[in-house]
Amino acid sequence: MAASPVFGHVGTAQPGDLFASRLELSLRGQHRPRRAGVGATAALGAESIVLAEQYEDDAYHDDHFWYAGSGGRDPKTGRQVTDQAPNDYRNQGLMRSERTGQPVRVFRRIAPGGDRQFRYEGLWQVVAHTYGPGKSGFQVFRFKLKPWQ
DNA sequence: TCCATGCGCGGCC
DNA sequence: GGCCGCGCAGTGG
Repeated sequence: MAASPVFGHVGTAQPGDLFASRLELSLRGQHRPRRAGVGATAALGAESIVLAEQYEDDAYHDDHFWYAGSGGRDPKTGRQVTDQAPNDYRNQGLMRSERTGQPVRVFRRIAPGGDRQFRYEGLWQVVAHTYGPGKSGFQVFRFKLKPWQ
């Protein structure tokens, strides 16, 4: 059975905290998947995501950002090579979070290869999403996040 | 360059 | 509910 998501801050973590690696994020329960960018269940929603500039359809702004959905990438090139799947539990989880308004922990890769690679960006919420052609022309999700409350 | 590993899900009993 | 196996991934050794 999938573990229940934990929404909100974990432990004493606060925005600006730095973490060494995905493994550390996982062991500390901040972002449990070791590789996937979205920690979620379809039924309950997304508890955490990682921004790592791996998806071409991301778009970052000052007070909000668009986070590309999961899947459809060529693992070698990083380009979208197929449509993203609406029934993927990670995409479903993000859509669920949009409905519930639960906070999503956001981590950002700030220093690839460094010893403090990931920064906690605090709690955000999914406020909208689109599903349509991305830069590649394939169908991709884009989730809009803004600071939580 | 290669591939392990952990997660959620679905099928089955 | 519990067990098992599958598929996949915003890593990383």
